[in-house]
Amino acid sequence: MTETTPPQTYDHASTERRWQRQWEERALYRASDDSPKPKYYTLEMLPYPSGDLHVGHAKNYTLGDAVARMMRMQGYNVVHPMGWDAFGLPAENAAIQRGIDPSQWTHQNIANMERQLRLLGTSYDWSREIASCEPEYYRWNQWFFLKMYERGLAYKREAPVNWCPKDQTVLANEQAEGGVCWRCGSPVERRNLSQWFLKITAYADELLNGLDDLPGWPERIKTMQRNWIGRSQGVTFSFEIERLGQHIRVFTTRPDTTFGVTFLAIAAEHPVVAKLLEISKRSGEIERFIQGVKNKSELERTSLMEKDGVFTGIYAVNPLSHERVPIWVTNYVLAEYGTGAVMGVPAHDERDFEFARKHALPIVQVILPPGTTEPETLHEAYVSEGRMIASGDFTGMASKRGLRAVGDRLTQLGVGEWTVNYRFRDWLLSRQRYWGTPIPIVYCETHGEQPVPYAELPVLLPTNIPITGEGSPLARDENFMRATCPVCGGPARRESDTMDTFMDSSWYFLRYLDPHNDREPFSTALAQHWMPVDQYIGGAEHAVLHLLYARFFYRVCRDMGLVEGDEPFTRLFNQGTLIYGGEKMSKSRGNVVGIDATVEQHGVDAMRLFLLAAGPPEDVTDWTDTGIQGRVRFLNRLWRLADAAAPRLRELPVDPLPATATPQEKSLLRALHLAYKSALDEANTRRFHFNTTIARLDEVLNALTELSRTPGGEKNVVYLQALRGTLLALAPFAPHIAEELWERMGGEESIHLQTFPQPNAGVLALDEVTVVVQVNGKVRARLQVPPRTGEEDVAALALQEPAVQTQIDGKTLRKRVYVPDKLLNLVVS
RNA sequence: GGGGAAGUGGCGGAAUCGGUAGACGCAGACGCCUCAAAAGCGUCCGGGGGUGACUCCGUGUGGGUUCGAGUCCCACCUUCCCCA
Repeated sequence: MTETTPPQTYDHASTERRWQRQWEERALYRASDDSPKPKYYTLEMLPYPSGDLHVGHAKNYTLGDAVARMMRMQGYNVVHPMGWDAFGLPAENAAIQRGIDPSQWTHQNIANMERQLRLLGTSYDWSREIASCEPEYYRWNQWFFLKMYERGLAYKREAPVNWCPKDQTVLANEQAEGGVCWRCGSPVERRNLSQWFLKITAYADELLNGLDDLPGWPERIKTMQRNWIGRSQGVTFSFEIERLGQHIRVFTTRPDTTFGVTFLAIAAEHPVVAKLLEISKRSGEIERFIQGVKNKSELERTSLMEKDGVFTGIYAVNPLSHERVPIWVTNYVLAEYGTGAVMGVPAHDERDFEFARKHALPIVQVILPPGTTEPETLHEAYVSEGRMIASGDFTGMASKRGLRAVGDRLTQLGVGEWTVNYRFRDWLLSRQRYWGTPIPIVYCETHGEQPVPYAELPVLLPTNIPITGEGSPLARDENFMRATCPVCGGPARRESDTMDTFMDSSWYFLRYLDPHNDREPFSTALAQHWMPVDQYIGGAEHAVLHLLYARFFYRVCRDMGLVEGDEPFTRLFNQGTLIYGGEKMSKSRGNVVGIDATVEQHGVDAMRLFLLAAGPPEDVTDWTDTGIQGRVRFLNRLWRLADAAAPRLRELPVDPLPATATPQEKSLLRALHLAYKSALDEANTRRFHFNTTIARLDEVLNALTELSRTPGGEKNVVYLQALRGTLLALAPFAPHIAEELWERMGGEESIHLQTFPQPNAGVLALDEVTVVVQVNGKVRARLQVPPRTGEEDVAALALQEPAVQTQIDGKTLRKRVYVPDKLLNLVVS
C-alpha cells in the first residue's frame, strides 16, 4: 500500500454521534437522589417549544452545560434537568392559521428541539424531563390552584382588561399594543370582566424584603423587582363631595402638600363617576370623555397620551383647609392603582403641574425650597423637601416633619389613616384561551362557585375540538362544560378559562426533583434535599415576571409545609443575547443561524467553544461565520497532536506533575496550570467568563505545538502528560473530542467522571519576573530578576540601564516607588 | 424625563486589587509547501517619525486625584437596557 497522507481533520460527526449515544446508554448524567457527594442544582430556564433552536439558544445552554460539567468534575452530585414550557399561544395560533392540532404541533416541536439539545452535547438528566402540557404535569397546577383557593389566595373578581370585540377574548397588554388587536386589527376596549387572580400582593413585603437576602442575584434584577413591586407609604384620606354626602378617598405619599390641593383627579372608571353624572349639569360632556378614555389601553393612558380631563362641575372639600376643590375626571389616574383618585397638587407634583397648566387651574405653593423666603412663580413642580407655608397650623414646619404631622392630624380627625400602597397588582391568571391548564372550578345554579374535588383531578383539556380563534373553544364545547356539582350532584357548568402559562413555570424546578410522583406534586423530602437551586441561568426578560411569580409560589409552598426556606434560586445569572449582522436573531428578521447546519459543518464542540469564547456570557456578543473557523482549527491542531501521542500515552502511567527540565517544559506546564486555575476560578466565583479560560487553552496548545517540534519532542514526558491534562481542562467545554481522545489514550471510565485538576503553586511560580523601571511614570527599561528581589538591588540594576540614565541625568531623585515583582518608579525633577 | 450598564486596534475581546495597554482569536499582508488549489506551517499586524537601537502619541471628550489612571472622582457625548 502506498503511503497516504494522514487525515488532517478528525471526523467530528461520527465522534459526536457515538459519544452522545454512549453517554445516554451509560446514563452518565443521571443524578442520584442518595449520593454521599454534596448536591448541586444547576438550571437553565425551560424553553418554549417553538420549533427550532438557533445558535442564540445554544449560547445559553452551552454555558449552563459548562457550569454543570465543571461542578460535576469538582465532585458535586449535580442535577441538571430540562423540560418544556409547552402550553401557550403559538400552538393555538398554528391551529387557527393552519388547522394543526396544538398538541401535535407542540409534541413535534418538543421532539425536534430535544433532538437538537442532545445534538449540543448537553449533560441533562433526561429521566427528569417534564412537559407542562401533559396531564401528569398540569393536574398539579390544578392541585396548587385548589390549595390556593382554600387559603384565599385564588379568587375571582371583576377587573378592567383589554377586550377584542371581534375575537371575543381578552388580550394581554403586549397583545394589544397601539390599542388594536394583534390578530384582527380591531380597536380593543377596556372591559370589566370577571377574572381569576392569585393574591401575590399578600406576599408583597416578603417579596420585597427577601431581595436583600439574595447577594447572588444581579443588582439590576433586584432593582427591577423593587420598582415593579413599588411599595410606597402614605396616607389614605377622604374629601367630602358637596351636595352628595359621599366621599372620595385619595392616597398620597406627600400629606405635607395637602394645603396645596387645587383639584381632585379621578379615574374614568371610578365608581363615584356614576353618582356624579346623576347630579352634574355637564353629564353629556363627561360621558363623551369617558367613552374616549375607556377605549385606550393602559399603556397609552400612562405613557403615550397627553394628560387630559373634564371638569364635572362638582366640588369636594379639603378636610384640612376646608377649601372647595373642583372634581375632574381624567385619563391619567388609573382605577386599578391606589384608590383610583388622587389629590391634585400642581405646585409639588409633575403630572399635576402639567395638568393644571393645560386647564388653567390654580397653582398654590405650600413648600418653600431651602434658601428662599418668598414663593416665586414656578416653571416646574417643586417636588423636594422644604419649609411649609400657607398650611394653617403647620406653616413654618419642615416638610419632612410636616409629612408625619399632617398624616397624624388626618388620622386624628378620623378622615384618614396611614397606609402602604403597592404599584403591582394581583396576578391575573385567567385566559380565555384553549391551550392551557383548565381552572378546576364549576358553577352550580344552587351552590354557585365550587372547587373541583381533588379526587377528580385532573380536569382534562379536551382534544380534537374546533379552534377558530373566535371566543373560547372550551366555552363552546358542551362535553367539557357539562359537569356535576360536588355539593348536590346536580348539573353544573365548568369554568372555561385556562391558566396563564406562568403558572407552569412557577414550580417546574420542584417537579424535576420528583417528576413521576402521582400522589403529590413532589416529595417534600426530595425538595429538602435538592433545593434551593444553586445556580439559575437565563435571560433578563423574565426579571419581573417569571422570577417574581416563582418566588411567590415558593413562599406559598413553604406556608403549605412543602418546602423549607424562602427563596428558590440562590444565584441568578443573566445571559446576554447573541446577535448576528447587528441584530438579534429572529425568524421575522430572517437572520437565524440554525444549529443543525452549523453542527453538521463545524461540529458541536467547535460551536460550543466559539460561543463560550466570543465574549463574557452576560454581554451581547456577535455570531460570526468566520469566528468559528478559529475553533475548528484549534480542535484539529489538538487532534493531530493528541491522536499521534495516544499510543505512547497508553503506556505511560498518569503523572500530573512530571519533573521539568527545560524552560520550554516549564512554560508549557505553567500555561496548563494557568488554564486549570482560570476554569476553576470562573466556575467557582460564578463569573463564568470562560472566554478567558479558552484563551488560556489556546496558549497551552501553542506551547504544546512548540514543544512537539523540538528534537524528540513527541516522546517528551512533560509534553505527553500535558496533553492528558489539556483534555481534562477542555472536557467541560468540548466534551466529545475530549472523551474520544481520552479513550484513545487509554483513560479509564469517562473523562467526565474524572476530577478536575488543581493548579500547583510550584508550577505556577516563575523563576524570573519582569520588573518595569519607570522614570516619572513612563516605562524606560525592563529588568529580569528573581522573584521577590529587594528594592535596593532592583534600584541598583535600574540605574545601570542606559535609557534610565539619560532620563535622570542631571536631575534630583525626589521619590522612589517600588512594587515587588512589578515595578520601580523613579520620580525626578 | 428618571434609573442602570457600557464605550479599548479593521473586528470579537484581554488586562479580576490603581502598576508593562492590546493576551487569545478573527480578518488582512508577505513567505514556505503544492503542477495548482484547499488544508497546514512560518513571519508581520494601534498610529506618527526613524535604516536601526529607539522615540513620540494612544483605552469616547474635557477636567481632577495620584509617583503612576483603561481602571477612581466630576462634567459632557454616544450606544444599549429598564421604568415612566
